[in-house]
Amino acid sequence: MAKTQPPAAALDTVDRGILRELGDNPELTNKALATRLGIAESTCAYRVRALRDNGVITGRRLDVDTRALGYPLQAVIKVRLGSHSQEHVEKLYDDLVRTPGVIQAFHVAGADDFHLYVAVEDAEALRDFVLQHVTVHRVVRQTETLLVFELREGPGVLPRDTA
Amino acid sequence: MAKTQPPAAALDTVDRGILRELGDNPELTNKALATRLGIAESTCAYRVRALRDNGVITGRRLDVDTRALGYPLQAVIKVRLGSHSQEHVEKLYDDLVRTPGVIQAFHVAGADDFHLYVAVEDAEALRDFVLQHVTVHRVVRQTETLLVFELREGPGVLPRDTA
DNA sequence: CATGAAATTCGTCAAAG
DNA sequence: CTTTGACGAATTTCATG
Repeated sequence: MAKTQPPAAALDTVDRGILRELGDNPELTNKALATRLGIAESTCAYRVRALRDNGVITGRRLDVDTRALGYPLQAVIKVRLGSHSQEHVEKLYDDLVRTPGVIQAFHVAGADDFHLYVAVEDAEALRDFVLQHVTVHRVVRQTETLLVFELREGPGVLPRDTA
Repeated sequence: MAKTQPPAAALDTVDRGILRELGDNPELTNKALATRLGIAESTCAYRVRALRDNGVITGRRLDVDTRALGYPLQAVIKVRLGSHSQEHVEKLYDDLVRTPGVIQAFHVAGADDFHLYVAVEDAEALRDFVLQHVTVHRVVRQTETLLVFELREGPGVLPRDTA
């Protein structure tokens, strides 16, 4: 459970530069990053580590092409619950987020309680997924499945101010 | 524009091992990865590069805590279009995916056309975001905004077979 | 294709301003 | 907090099996 910074941690120009450059190109080496920012390599490494220790940078993720892996079908499964007891919701969330095929699981406020972003082999596998991993939970009242044509990554958020 | 493999690229045990280990821990060094898989470092680096060249590994991403950056509110904005001409849809998608604050943009099949996953400063900023960046497009007919309580990453997909 | 060793590059640490 | 410089570690290249 990651502790969240109460306010926004105070970030200076260097911190913002690191987040901007590393956001654009997460594979930059520490040396290349330092050069771009005009600071010493040791300083750069120190700052990056600090951002990590402060919980600003939480980690890295590998992007894979699910189609190339044999899972060409992507979908969003909207999950609506019957009971909303905290116990039930937590348990279901834990189970879903461990289910192979689930890429992301959004817990949202609204008529639907969860949005599951999944990748599967084909339409049959999608049907089986919903039946075997979602509606099998008795707390699930209803589901609705949307085909995902495409997912694009946006720029996300940058620290305030900087260009 | 990443070319997608027509079928699933043929992946052997080593490839699957790389994807499994790197999926679990994307920050493994090449050396550590090679050791875990019981192969030479040079071989490991070669294989990883090949997976990348074949479009199986598409890149890496930096995970940041949007709250720590001063954007504590996350939402999914469901966007419904009036016109569905390919030209309009493409143009809107391009614009949205470049808008600061947008983390991901799903193009989906259903009553809604897009799901925008965004992070903003507060409720007011969320309202402004919708007005200034979404409904400002004349092709947008309707929006619906859902608060995101939490997003968890799932295990995603693994190549078939391997444990 | 995979390997090990050489050559290069990179990250880390201590000392100091 | 930042930098320099030196050390140790990791990545890449390449010749060989």
